[in-house]
Amino acid sequence: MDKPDKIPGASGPTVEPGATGLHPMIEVKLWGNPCWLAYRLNYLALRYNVPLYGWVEERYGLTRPEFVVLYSLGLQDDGLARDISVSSGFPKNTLSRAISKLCAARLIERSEDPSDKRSQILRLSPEGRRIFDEALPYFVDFEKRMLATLSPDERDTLSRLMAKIVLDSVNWPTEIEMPEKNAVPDRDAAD
Amino acid sequence: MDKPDKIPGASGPTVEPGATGLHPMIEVKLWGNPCWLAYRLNYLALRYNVPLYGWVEERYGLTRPEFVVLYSLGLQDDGLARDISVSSGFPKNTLSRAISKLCAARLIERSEDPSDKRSQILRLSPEGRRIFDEALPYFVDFEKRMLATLSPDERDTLSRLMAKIVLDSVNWPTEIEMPEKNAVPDRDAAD
DNA sequence: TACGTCAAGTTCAATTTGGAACTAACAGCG
DNA sequence: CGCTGTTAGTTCCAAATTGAACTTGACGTA
Repeated sequence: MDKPDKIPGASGPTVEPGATGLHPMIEVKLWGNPCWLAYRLNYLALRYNVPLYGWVEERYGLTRPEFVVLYSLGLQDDGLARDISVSSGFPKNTLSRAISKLCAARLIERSEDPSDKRSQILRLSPEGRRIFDEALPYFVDFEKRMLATLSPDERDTLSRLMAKIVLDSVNWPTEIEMPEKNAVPDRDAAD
Repeated sequence: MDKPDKIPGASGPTVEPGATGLHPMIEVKLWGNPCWLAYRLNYLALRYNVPLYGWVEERYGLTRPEFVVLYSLGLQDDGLARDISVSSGFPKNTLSRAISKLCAARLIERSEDPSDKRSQILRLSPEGRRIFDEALPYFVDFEKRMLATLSPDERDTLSRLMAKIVLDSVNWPTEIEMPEKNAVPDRDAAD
């Protein structure tokens, strides 16, 4: 029952078990996990998404993919479904359904792209814009709360480091290589 | 068509549109988004989860919640379903199913907690441990790849700043306050 | 011991999800 | 032109998900 080894790069504030108010297994995953970055990313993302999208659901009756469409168009009008898909990670059929529902609810509008008849240009309706404008401050406030424990300098550093990682992400693999356990499996079965 | 205003705290490398190799709407969400932290968290988490859990699915036939159980017990044996639920964010019934399937597949074992007969102590089987040991390096490698663009000092800083935020997270609200638009709505209808 | 409350897990039912197949449209090429 | 491959979006359907209700057990109090 050794204490877990020091995690390379995980120079947290050397926390004593139980002293943080966090659940014990959360502490293990935060401080005794070789994948500290991945867990902290997922943990913080979840800690943000659950309250906010729960609120959106209750307040506006919109699911997460539906609100993602609204939010995306709030940031950049005249977007395509595909743009929202690649930037949000939701599959395109999920977004297709979300878009149809938002159209039926008159929160967004679809128009044909004259330069490519397969595409449809999406735009917020005035009511959709109203909801976006009303909801945005709640998202911003929660984010402010998340960053409140950092100094302005630290916030800037965090932003810079995360940006650096994101910019590098185009070079990451999009799938994991299999161990190639059967490099030439069909040779004998070929004839 | 102004350029988006500078985002407070979002001191990225002042990227020119299209110069990063990233999709245009991703750029907007990264650099023209008042919620830069939340988006970068979700983006990076997704960029990690999709390839790795896709690989796990293909390699072992395990779904994400199933592998999360395996991974959790790999880090800390003798865990309870509840521990895994709160530390992973999956609802307990989803985990109940995952645990049953893992037991049927002989990857984990359930035993009664003598001190509380409602609970069941979970433990990896040798085969479950083997899979964990085999899969872990792929997760660690991907995480290394994510951090490769940072210097050791920067990695340390990132770890420290994210840890600081996580430790503060116990103080965040778990749900969003409604605007209380109808503080006394039933007054007229009361009688 | 009885009783109310709360917690761990399971089951059920209704919804949501997303892979795969499909349609329609573009684009490159001989 | 026709042929081939690719892309935007939709539909279908099997499977996953999860809120809600339920079961069993713990714990406090009288």
